[in-house]
Amino acid sequence: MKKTIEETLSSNMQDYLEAIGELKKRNGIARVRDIGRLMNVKTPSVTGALNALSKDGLVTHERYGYVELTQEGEKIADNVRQKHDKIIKFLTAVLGIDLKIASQDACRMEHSISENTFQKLAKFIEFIEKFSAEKRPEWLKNFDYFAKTGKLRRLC
Amino acid sequence: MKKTIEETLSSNMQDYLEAIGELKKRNGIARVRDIGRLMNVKTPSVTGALNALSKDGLVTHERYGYVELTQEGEKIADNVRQKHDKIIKFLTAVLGIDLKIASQDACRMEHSISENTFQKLAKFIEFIEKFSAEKRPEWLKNFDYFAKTGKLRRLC
DNA sequence: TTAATATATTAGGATTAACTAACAATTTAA
DNA sequence: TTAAATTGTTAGTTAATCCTAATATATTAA
Repeated sequence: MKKTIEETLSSNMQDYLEAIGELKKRNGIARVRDIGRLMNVKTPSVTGALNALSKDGLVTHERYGYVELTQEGEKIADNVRQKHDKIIKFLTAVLGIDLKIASQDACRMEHSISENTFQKLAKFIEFIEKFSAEKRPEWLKNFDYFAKTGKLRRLC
Repeated sequence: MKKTIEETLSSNMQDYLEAIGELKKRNGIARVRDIGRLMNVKTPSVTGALNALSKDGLVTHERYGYVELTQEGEKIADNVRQKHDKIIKFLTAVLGIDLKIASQDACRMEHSISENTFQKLAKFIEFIEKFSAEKRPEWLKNFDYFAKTGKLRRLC
């Protein structure tokens, strides 16, 4: 089967789309400077990336103007963001990892997780949430205890 | 704090070390050709990588000879491999993902997971294994059912 | 033991993505 | 409204990887 644009797009370019989507959501607009700040790169790198993304029809931007995502670009940005958010949720709500570290991991893992695995992970989170009315089910509290002490708590 | 060699090493170079370790384990020796085959790159790319790894003191190899990992190189190879294996275990044994897909994901995720998160994930797997004498605990079977049907099974 | 085959290296080039320095356009403030 | 500050672009470099084509060495088989 033929690869989708999203599949052929480098992690880097996906990150640019994600950053633009984030800025649009936060501020309503996305500017070269802010994209650079968010991604820790200098403005010439941003300009270069935008040229490439324009050529692929994923963003539009006029010289010295704001940046917009095309429909296609927005779809990719949303997909990446969804993965990002779900991974954070898994790492914090299931594994009990600090939000800060979870966020850093998510920035990388959002690109390394396959669609298939992502779907299963999302199901897993949904399952845990639905299984128990409590915020953190008993067995996950048992895990917290185990992670901390290395010992198993009495089973139910 | 100062970064370790492993932290400054690119994913790519880590992959080369991992591949060399894998071949040594499988065949007792690692040759340029086999490294290339395992990594899906041509031999000149392997030669280039080996030169870089030699300079960093992570492998030794004489022209036209076998490749060896130094102590330092082996340590990194082992670390990467451990992550690889644990991630496969999590994806297959917990999420119920096919081994083939799990392996592909692991090749990428082994580089995106942090040490912190890796340790927690390992603990999580250990917890699940120890919690229940059965191979696959009841609640994970409930998850399988949920993943398949979208419905929750009666709780215990 | 030499000829054929397989393997390894070198040389040279493409791509991706970052950087700095210099310049251009826009916005802000005096 | 012009000068200063900010923001954006272009040009040219660097670094990491990969590749192909050509060459060198090693191994295998006649």
